Amino acid sequence: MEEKGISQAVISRLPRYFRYLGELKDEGVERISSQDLSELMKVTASQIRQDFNNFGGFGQQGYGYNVEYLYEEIGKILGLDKEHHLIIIGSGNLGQALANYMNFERRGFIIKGLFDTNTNLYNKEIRGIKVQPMEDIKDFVKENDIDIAVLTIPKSSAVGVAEQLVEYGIKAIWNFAHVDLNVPKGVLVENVHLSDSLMKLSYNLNCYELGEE
Amino acid sequence: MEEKGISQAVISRLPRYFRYLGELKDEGVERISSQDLSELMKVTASQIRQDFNNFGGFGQQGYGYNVEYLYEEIGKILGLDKEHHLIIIGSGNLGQALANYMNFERRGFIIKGLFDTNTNLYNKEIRGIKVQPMEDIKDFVKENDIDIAVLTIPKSSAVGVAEQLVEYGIKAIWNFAHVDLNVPKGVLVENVHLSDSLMKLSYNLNCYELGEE
DNA sequence: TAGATTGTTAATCGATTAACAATC
DNA sequence: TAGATTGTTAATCGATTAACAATC
Repeated sequence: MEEKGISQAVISRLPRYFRYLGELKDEGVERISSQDLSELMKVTASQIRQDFNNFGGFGQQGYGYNVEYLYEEIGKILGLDKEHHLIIIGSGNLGQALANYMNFERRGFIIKGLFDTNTNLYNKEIRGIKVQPMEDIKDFVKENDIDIAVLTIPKSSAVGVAEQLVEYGIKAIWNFAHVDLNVPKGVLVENVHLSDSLMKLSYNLNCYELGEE
Repeated sequence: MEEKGISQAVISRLPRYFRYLGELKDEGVERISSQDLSELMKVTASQIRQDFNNFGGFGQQGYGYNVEYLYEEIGKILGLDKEHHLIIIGSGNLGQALANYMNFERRGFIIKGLFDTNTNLYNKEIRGIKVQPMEDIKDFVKENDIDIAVLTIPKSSAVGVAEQLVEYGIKAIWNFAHVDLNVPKGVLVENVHLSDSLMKLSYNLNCYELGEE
């Protein structure tokens, strides 16, 4: 499983492959050719083969790909065979929504702690986890082997909190705050900028209405 | 403002430009060169000029770009000068989180209705809007000039509901369900696949730990 | 006018697609 | 063996970057 300089374009497509293969597996499909998968997913067979070959040969000439094997391998590439420990910082609506989303846990993303500045939320339980004050993050991270911090706080405090998290040794931030975090090399940030996504939709809606493609 | 065949790569960058320009405007900055903006945003000045020139000449040689003017123009390109009427389908945690997010409204995205299958939620009010049963969507869309439907329901029902929405005349779907919707040409879908995003983070975390870039 | 900086063309780079030899 | 389909190289396409003439 050589993984050298894989482009983010390829990485971005892996979860979608994983999803389709999971569905095929559940349907009891044993094998699939790049051609058939390409028709299902509406991408080129060439791209599928190129993508998979970044990670070594998963297929077999004349046969295609074994669905279950490929599903497992992509899961491993995505790190879904490992447990990840998350804390959610900002336990408002969005933080709670994420905490309640069971499917993350199914994939090994375990939510260990919830934090907020709002004293009214303290000790509120979400799926058995009590909301704690922000001051407790430092010790909690140390004691609970936390991989990933989820930032669901307003943009005004996000940059500062992110800096602190880096100090505490957090290596990955899933950032829902609408601001670019400035973290040192070696710390990962994955942004989910919801309003950017909505604006894109608005743009396309707009230019479509003007009769353009 | 000619907008012919602008690539999605460019569109995806517009909201970020808009955000930075808004901040500059709030700080009272009057003008900025592509060079200065490039240092701020960590992209090339070339890309900035190319991007803006897709929509016509917003700058002035020897001067740069007027921040407020550019901000306004990009806003218009993104359709933020128009009002958009949204309904949220699925009033669970995520739907409520989105309904409560004030900033969308500030940009002209007005949430008009909330829907759910769960009878326990009926008449629950979120920011003054009562949750209604799914059966009421059809008439509501007709009577309230709805542009965009936000899908925050489980994947199992998302495909079916999307089909109905298309029948009711919805032209844009902001899809949070973890499934690809199959809609006819002319209907827009913007996907927010949260678990895909989390998996990407997991991949990068994983390959970083293995000592790779 | 001289300096600055855009708008735009040309060069480069990377990603996607096509083609086909290798091989199951 | 013949047919199917991958793995992989080569060709194409598109996006990014560099360069510079136009012009404020």
